[in-house]
Amino acid sequence: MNSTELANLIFPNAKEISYYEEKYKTRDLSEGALVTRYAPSPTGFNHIGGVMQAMIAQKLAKQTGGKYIVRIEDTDQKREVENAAEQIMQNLKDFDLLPDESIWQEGQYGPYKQSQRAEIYQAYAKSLIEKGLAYPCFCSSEDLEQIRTNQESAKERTGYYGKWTKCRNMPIDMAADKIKAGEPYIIRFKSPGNPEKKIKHKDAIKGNIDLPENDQDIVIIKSDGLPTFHFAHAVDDHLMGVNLVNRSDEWIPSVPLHLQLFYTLGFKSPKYAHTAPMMKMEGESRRKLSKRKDPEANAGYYREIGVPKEAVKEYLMNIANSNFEMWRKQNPDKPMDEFPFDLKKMGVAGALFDLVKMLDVAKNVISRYSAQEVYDEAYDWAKEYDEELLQLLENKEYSLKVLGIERGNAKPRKDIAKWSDLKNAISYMYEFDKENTHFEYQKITDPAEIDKIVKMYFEKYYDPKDDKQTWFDKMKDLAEELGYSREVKEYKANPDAYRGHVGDISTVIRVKLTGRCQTPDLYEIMQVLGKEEILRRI
RNA sequence: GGCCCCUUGGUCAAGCGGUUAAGACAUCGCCCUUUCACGGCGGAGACAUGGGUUCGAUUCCCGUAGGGGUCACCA
Repeated sequence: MNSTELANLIFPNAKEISYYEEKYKTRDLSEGALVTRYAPSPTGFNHIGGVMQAMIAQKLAKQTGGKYIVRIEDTDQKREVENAAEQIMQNLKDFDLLPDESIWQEGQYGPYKQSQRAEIYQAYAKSLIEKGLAYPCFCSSEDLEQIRTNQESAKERTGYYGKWTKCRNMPIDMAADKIKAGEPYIIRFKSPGNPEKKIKHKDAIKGNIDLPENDQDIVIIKSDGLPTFHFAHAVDDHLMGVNLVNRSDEWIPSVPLHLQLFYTLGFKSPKYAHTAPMMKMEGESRRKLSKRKDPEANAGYYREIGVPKEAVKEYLMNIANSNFEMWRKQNPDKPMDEFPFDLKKMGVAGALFDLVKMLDVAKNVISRYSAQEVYDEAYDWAKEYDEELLQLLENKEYSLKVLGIERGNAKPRKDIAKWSDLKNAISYMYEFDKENTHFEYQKITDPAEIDKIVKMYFEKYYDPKDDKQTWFDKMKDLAEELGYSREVKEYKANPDAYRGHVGDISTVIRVKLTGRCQTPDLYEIMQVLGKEEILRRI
């Protein structure tokens, strides 16, 4: 028996690879156009680092007039979590990161789910077997364990390579007999590498890296007929025309293998861009953000607490290209799409994930929103996560006024970082329970004094038609009349001469009307509340 | 352990042989027509370490330490 016959015995139904080479034609794109991909495995929710990868992939494709695709890597059926693929897609949609092609938008290079491409990988594996570049391996997991043990006691590298490859040189007839006898087997790649030699890899982010050649006869087709990641990566990215692979830098050690696979299969290899993962501090040391331990690793977390997607993306972009922050400052109103992203500006070390900084970005993002935009996003969020806030927002006309307080001017408020902050920030504008609101202002506690201030203000000075300056002047007049200073400075210069200062007066009114010592501009609040409500509250 | 990568203030980071070593977040103080928020001004705070190379090293080279990654029929 020869190798072609062996290949036929193993994959009797596989098509010729020329069929696929013909079917998936080279993409017709202009020079320099990048075809990128985000390739998650459906083992759970989308990781925040995945959002960054997807964002980079999308950005590069858009900037160069290329294509951005999403491929679901579900070759490990044991780890697959039901619905995870759909959730990941939904999550990408939530971040406006839907690709040009995916399981949701079939293109000409599909299917976009690896489990549905099994026959494709098998065709390529078959061709390798025919050429003697791959072979069936009958080693059981016990055999492999034994090899490893021997290697460890001999203090040699572990793995299936060189002299340890029991099945590599098995006579074809013997292999065929075993297969016919029903012995379980997998397909291994016959590595031509020599680890004494180094390969030079030029990474789009990390620069030149010297790595030893791969000599491991890695598994390419598992016993369930599906490919391993490595093999699927080579076949898919070749067939789908991907020419730039951005992925986490934990893959760097696999680069020699991948390059070897591309080379042996006769494919042109893509450029690689290996990005540092986001880290988290744990005690004295840092570690990767973990799906299991860290809620903030879940890309869906931000939607839950109500951080706008733009804020999450701006934060991530800032980690990717730190000059983004400067750009944003110079171009406060431009969409992120216009920012010129540059792979070369990506950091090589893993950044500590900083939620505080992200929330600061979020405050700035939200401060640029109009009241209508705040309303719309907050409303959508509340529908899903906060029934009480939703109740408040149902009164749309009034809510727009409330949300418009100190907004849209040159110095907008920056006190909302996430929609889950909103209810507490505005609730007093809607609900005011006079009976159960304690008047708490430490500087003025005498009920008689409070009554006097409130009474005099509303009987003598208050006029809802006043403009802001008049309102302000009246507050000072009131202060003066009651023995408080018109200016804070006067009081500070001569505290014994006054009962207090104008700030105390206005705070009394503020607390009386809102139940809080700290609120946005009192004049605007009174305008929004309106005379009727104000009189009810006092 | 082998291989690979990394190391500038608490954090993210500019820098790419000569700088008073930017900027942002956080922090502290002061200022701003009354609180809060915003804004302004200012303070404190860094080139892991030892050798080279050089007239001169944060920057280039080597070692050390520390950190991270990877060595599966997982991706």
